[in-house]
Amino acid sequence: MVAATRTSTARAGLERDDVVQAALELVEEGGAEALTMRKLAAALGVTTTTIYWHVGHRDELVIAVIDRLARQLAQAPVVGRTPRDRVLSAARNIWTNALAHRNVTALASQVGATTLLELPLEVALVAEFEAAGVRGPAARDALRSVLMCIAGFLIGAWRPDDASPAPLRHGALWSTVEDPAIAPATVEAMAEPPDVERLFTLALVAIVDTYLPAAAHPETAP
Amino acid sequence: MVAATRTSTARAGLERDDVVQAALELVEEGGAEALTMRKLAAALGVTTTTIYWHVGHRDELVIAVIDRLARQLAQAPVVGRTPRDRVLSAARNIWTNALAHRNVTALASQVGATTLLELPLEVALVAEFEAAGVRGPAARDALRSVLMCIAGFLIGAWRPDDASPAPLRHGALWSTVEDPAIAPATVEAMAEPPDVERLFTLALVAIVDTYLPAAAHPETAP
DNA sequence: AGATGTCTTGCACACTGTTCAAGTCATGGT
DNA sequence: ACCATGACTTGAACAGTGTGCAAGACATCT
Repeated sequence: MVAATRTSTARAGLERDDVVQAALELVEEGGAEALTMRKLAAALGVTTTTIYWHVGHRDELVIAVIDRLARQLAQAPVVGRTPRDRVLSAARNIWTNALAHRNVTALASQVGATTLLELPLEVALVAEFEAAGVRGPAARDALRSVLMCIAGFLIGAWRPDDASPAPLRHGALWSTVEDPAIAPATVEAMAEPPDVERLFTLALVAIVDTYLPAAAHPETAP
Repeated sequence: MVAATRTSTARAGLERDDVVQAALELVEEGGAEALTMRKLAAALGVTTTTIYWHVGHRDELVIAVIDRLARQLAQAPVVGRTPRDRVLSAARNIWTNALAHRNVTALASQVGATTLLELPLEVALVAEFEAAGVRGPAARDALRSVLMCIAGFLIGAWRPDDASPAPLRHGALWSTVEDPAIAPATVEAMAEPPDVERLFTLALVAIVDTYLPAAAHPETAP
């Protein structure tokens, strides 16, 4: 929030950065659909046309918002002693970051600009992959696999808030299943909310170990 | 497409099923954003109000569309001799199905009703998990992990079409990276488009093997 | 013939992104 | 001092979206 309401048709003293910053706050608080040209204009005490003058179309505004958040994001430190631990740490940084700024991440995902938001973290992850012996096309495939996995678990982690219409939630639909091939205990288990954090960790480890050289990760315990 | 243009204010002979069917065709051809009350009305040679009379709000229309596709979907057969192969086959059925009807799947994903679309396939997958010895909460976690993984790779498989603004595509952004910790060959590899199918297969196997009892899947080759 | 319930229409409202001509202001050159 | 240029801002408008209301047309039953 930069300026308050204004009456006369005078100068608002706005700069492009102020508009983008206000838009960023709007998205962080109210989600992607809260970013409306008119709402943004109202928050700045200004008319929509002013926004067009400063930053242009909504698409440009959106990528400006993403770019701004990307710049002000602290690059989380990678921890761990073994190469495998460091890879997992770097990957988890992307996950944690996306969760912390879920609204902007969702916005970036909608316009296909997630990389713009997370490039430094992706670079850090690839660096750790290379340190672990994964290079070239293999490092690219490993990165992409981890990113897609993160994307999937993200939408899994978002859903609970969205509160999709009660009768078609996952658990509700499964509670109607009566199949002789499926144990009642399993159907019952479907009603419980997922522990996304734990499931993500398991999946991440599984995928990372797929790409790490066999020597880098422990075989099944003796 | 059911009826053509009409002029007088007479009876169109529409039924709820006709409206939903036309909406389904609209989505399958033009994507989620092609499903507009006015466009649907025009396709039926009718006014928007008529749609409201037959099926109600847009949300109800959307879940009706999803439900209709779900009913007319053939339940793909599960193949494979070993329990592990059958689990992978059942999981791949969900993936293939989602790709074949990507527009409706995307629509379902937006409103959080993917399970409504894929419930029979999910049930088949869980049945195979149980046949492989994974039951109760473990089967639930396995299912959810596979579903989230599929969701992530789906948006990875969709992106290429969307044609996000050229300068912020994945490869374009990575081509600007100059980091001493990253080999040039790796940066170069990022420019190539992903082989989503292969990456998905690897990730799926990794996740499935995480949940299957150790005896069910082969250890690393000797 | 008249009434009832099933459909269908036209019009309207609030909201979205976007554009255009016109206005106000500060700062420059003459 | 004047006024011209460019930086900013405004009001009104257009097309498109989902949605609701009052009223009309039709088939069928009484």
